[in-house]
Amino acid sequence: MSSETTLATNVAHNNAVTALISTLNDAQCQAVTTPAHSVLVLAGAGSGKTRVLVHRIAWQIQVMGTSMHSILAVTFTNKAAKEMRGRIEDLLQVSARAMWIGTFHGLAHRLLRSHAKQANLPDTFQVMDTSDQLRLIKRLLAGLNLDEDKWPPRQVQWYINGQKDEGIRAKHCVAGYDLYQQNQLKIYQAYEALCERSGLVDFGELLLRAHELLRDNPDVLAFYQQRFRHVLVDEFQDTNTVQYAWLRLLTQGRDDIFVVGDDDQSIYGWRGAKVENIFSFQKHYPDHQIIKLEQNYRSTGFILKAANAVVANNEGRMGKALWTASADGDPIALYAAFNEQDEAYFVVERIRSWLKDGGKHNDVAILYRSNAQSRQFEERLMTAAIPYRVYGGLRFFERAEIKNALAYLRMVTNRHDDASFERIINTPTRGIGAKTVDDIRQVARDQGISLWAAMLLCVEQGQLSARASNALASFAQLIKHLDQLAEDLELFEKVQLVVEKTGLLDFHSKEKADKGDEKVENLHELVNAARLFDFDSTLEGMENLSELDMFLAYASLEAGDMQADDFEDCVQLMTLHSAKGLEFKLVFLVGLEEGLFPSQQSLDDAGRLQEERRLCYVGITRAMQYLYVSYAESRRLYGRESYPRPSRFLREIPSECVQEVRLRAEVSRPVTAVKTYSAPLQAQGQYCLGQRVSHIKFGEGVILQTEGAGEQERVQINFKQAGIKWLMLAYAKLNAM
DNA sequence: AGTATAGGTTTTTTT
DNA sequence: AACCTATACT
Repeated sequence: MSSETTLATNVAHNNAVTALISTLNDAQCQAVTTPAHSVLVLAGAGSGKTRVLVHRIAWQIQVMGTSMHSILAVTFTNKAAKEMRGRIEDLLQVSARAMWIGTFHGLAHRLLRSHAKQANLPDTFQVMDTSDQLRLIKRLLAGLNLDEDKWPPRQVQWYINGQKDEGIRAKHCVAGYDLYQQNQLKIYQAYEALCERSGLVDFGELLLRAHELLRDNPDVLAFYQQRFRHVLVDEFQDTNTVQYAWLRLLTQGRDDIFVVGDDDQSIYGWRGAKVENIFSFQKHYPDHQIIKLEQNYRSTGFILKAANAVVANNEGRMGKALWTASADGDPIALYAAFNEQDEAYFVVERIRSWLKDGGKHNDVAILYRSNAQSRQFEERLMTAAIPYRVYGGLRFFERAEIKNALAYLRMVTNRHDDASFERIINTPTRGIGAKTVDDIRQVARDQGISLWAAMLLCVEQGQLSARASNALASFAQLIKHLDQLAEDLELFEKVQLVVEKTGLLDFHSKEKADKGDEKVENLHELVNAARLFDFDSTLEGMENLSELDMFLAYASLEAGDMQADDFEDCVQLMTLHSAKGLEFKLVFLVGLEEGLFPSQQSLDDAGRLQEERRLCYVGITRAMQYLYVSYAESRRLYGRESYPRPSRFLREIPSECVQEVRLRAEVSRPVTAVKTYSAPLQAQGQYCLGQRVSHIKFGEGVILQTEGAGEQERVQINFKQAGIKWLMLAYAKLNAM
């Protein structure tokens, strides 16, 4: 080789290096370029975590000469996976198709499809989502003659998922002498058997099976260990026991693993995530290098200071000192709303003026603790004609009408899918009642066969009434017929076929006036989604899968976000959990009330309370420039009026970072300010709901309701110290504040 | 068998 | 307020 070519290659090489690292700070650069094999990056919020991951991958490919083929990148959400793939493609200007990027669940699914036999699964196995699982459990309990009141299905589900997250199968459980435990275990066993027989796999099972697949099949394990020379993990603090065990198997020997995480952003403890994995990592990969990213590029000084101060109240942190070079910016604005409607009104007013000043919709987010809170904001935004998009909540593929259609499709590919059978056996109603279905269930249980097989048996033996028999026979006919007709059709035609031939369209169109149309529209949308379904992204290892099966898997694993409106410029509404990893110029953090955020269930548990606090930290750090926090003095929750106290997290924000906002007069003053003036509040009409008042005995409070008139007029006040009181206005001697 | 009504229950967060 | 279940009615 001539010295000139060497030189040319070197120059090209150097250019690539420069391009990759020139935009990084020292710590980021170190993380991207380190020669260490095992790397733990502790990345604070907004410190360029994704950037480091993406650049690390680019570094491996462009500089170290690694093939895309040998990289595995794992994320938690489909959104994150999609974004990472996109950013790598942007950076490298090549398709990243060959690279395995996906969620733990998605990748596990892929492995199981490729090695169904070794994983002891039927080729036609179907993934069920949380609600499918719950239905299955309810049915199971009925079958076992267990009282739902004594064995709440949700609790059973919680138990089963909890065990699976820990990698514990029914056969590994030790029940001891506790009768309750023994029974839970029995249910778990029966559940496993039922899933096995029906070819159904729940979310936890995907991970557990994928782990067992590698553990029990040395050849499979060796193949993937060979193949994935570099494993990268995003949001490492959210991995559960099984996920981590899976990663360890995969990286055994080579120990080439690059994980990025932040213990302060661990918010999935409730579904089995183990922050401790960060510590385990340090033990299991002895030659690891730790790199901290502590410079925040996202938020203003005040916002960051507030976030740091809040999370500092937690114990057992690894400790990070997030700092920013940005200016303090505007203080965080605190709004004390009269009730939840006032809160929504305030937020939307602010959004209005943001838009008036030329702000973009996309830069605005309303973040809340629970999905139920979205309604108020939706209504207000709707009347203000501001486009918005709600993440989460009931997702497209979770809607009843969609699930019905999917259940038919599932029956077409897998006759023994009991969950789907139950769902559609009498939907639309075809004269098969509870009694008949019960009989079939009985036979299925006795013979240990699927409901479908049991049904055929019943019809054959003619042990049912003629009417029921006929109805069942025509149902069986329908499914078989669909299967035949569908054979040579395109996917979307199959879906269309099902929607039309099953009578679902008619059935749903007859539902209560307003809902019916929407459901029909959704069914059409399903056909459309099938038409747009992207087969080109067919992943290797999944080639054997029919289009239909791929579509069904997609529906379970990616229940949600039709990416159609991604391009539309609109205000974003989402829970704090789904906001993780995102950033917005203007953020409203709403509903900061004890019992709501922190949630009721976490109040008496220090561990969960800390998780809530981390959630708050996540929320605050979503904001780039402006952050509004708000709470309501009174809130209608679960159909009941409640008068919550402001969240403790508000008190944890340093007062110098906050300014309280009054909507009416636009007067703002520090939170800690003492009252400046007070005038007696005499006649009626002089005050309004939400008005701040002070009482000689009870102190400060807010007016919640009024009643009566004149002499008889009474007001309900929520006092900061004394709680809620009704007072006669004529005698109360209230002062406005 | 299918539908309507009443009454009781419920809610964290997601793959 | 919304959802599910149990019961009664057609």
